[in-house]
Amino acid sequence: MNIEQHIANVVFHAVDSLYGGVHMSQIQIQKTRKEFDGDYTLVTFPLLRISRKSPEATAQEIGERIVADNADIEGFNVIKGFLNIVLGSAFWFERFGEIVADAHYGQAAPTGRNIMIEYSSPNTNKPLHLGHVRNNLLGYSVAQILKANGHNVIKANLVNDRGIHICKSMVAWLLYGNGATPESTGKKGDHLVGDYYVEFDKHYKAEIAALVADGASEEEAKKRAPIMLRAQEMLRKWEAKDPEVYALWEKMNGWVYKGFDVTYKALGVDFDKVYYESQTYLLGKSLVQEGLDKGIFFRKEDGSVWIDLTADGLDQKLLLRGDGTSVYMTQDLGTALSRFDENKLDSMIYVVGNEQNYHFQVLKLVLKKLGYEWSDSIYHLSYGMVELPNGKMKSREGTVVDADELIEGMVDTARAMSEELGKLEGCTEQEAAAISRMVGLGALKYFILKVDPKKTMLFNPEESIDFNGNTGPFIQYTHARICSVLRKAEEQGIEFADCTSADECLREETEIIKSLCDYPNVVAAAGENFAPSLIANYTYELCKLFNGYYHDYSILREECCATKRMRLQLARQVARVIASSMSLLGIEVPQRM
RNA sequence: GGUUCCGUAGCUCAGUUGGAUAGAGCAACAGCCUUCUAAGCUGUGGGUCGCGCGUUCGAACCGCGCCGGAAUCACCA
Repeated sequence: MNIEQHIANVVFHAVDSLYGGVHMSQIQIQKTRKEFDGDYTLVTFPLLRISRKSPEATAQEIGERIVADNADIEGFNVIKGFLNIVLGSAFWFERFGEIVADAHYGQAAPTGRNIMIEYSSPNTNKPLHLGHVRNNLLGYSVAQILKANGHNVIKANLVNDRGIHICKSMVAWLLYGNGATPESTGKKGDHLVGDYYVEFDKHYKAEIAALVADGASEEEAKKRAPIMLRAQEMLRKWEAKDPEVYALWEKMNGWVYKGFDVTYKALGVDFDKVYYESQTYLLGKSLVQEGLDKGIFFRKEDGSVWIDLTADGLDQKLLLRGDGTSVYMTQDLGTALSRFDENKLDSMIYVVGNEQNYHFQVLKLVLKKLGYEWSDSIYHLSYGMVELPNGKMKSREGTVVDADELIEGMVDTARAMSEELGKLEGCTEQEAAAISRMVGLGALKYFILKVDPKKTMLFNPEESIDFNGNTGPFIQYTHARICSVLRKAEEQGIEFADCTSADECLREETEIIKSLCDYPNVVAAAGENFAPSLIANYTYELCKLFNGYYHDYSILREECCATKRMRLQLARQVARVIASSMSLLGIEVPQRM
């Protein structure tokens, strides 16, 4: 039912009957560029060897043939080696009728494929920052896109709740916290715990400096600093399940989870499964044995287990320490295996920053060598850092952009801007707050999701994120204006539910319909490439198209009743697609703004 | 040094997998609100697609080599 595919078939048959011996791969159909007349374009160059004619003559011949054989095709024109095919407006309005009748337009049929996507995966020693925001938005959006492609999606969060970094916060809290709690301080739990992580670092640095002043080397001082020794001792106690340490660990993690929940909710992301490393970190040891038995891994004199990947252009990689304890890779191998088994997964996607590219390269390779073919269906959705104008975010230098502050800042800016523009007149406080939140978050999410995940992106906190031009609010605004028109139509009692055609139509209208027809293709492409940016760009184009139309032609003041109804239908369908596509980015669209 | 990735307008980014004269937004300038919301619309200026060679009818896109930048190469996670 793909139109481009349909055209390709039509052309294929024409070319085959004219010249014979064609392969489908030689039929190159693309959308006609807007500076030319037509809907789809055939590139004739690949066909010249078969036609044995000039590009122009070939195009002419094929054009004549397809027009003669197909009622859908109204005409054609030839420019250089390009055959521009013109479909009649009747054709497009027929498609429009189909779209309107489809209540779930953009939702693909179920595929039965199970896909797990892991994202967020925070450490529990500090609050979420801008980098996490990019991760969360990407993960959630890709999950939405995969669902729209008909897959069963399991959103997973693997919380890194154990390790030396958590112990650092715990030690500092014991030493300097005076029993402070989120309740006693009025602080969000994750921020409170994060404060003690910073506190630890401060004292650690001071102790190192003192030891160095006493004549110790830097290296030595780092090892001997008392506060670090305490943290390490605490980690040992934790692993021995010391009741006191465990209770403190559970208490402080509990604070953090409460804080994270608030941030997740504000961002509008959620999870189907939450895994905790404290429960999974021992997985994978049996795999190590399996690898040893198969002779894929080897053991060094000290008992540690390794794999040699030098033949694959990588290094030797540690899989198990000499004392038998596991490392990151060990548990990731084990976790992957148990997830594939338990959930009957067809694919597993990890949304993890590009600093772990190497890790995932190794992970896939090791699983492959162990004979797990599903290793190929693991995809590392790698994304670049978010940088500030003066470089990377560094928590120690206090240059991190905190997620909660960022979100509230965006909402406040949206509120101020809305008020300045007088957009909130007549709104209740509740409505005003809801709109500001939608718009502020829409700006933030769109800003992040419209760029290619691979690229490191720049965020300038000084200049707040734009609300004009290629932005989330621009798209939300287009939606709100359409809603406004539809409300007025309803007030006037205009019925247009069954109306999908008119006697006459404008070029702009078929252009909009063409764009609407493209939506499922864009959803499919976004799913194949795990690329929310495709959705963002598509929606922006659709909005620009509609805004131009809206500006030049009135819907409600149109005199011809049939045309008016068709325009209302068209506007409503644009709004539906906007709402649908924005939901794939996790962006809500307001009825007014 | 090895591996992976990035380099497109002053700035932030697109570029539909090799097609036609490389596009948006921001910033600058000039216009458009007694007419469905001006967070909008229209126009002007702005480019050696990092550089070079190659592949072919055709390259921002593919290959090779440079230049510049990022990440990583832990018995951390």
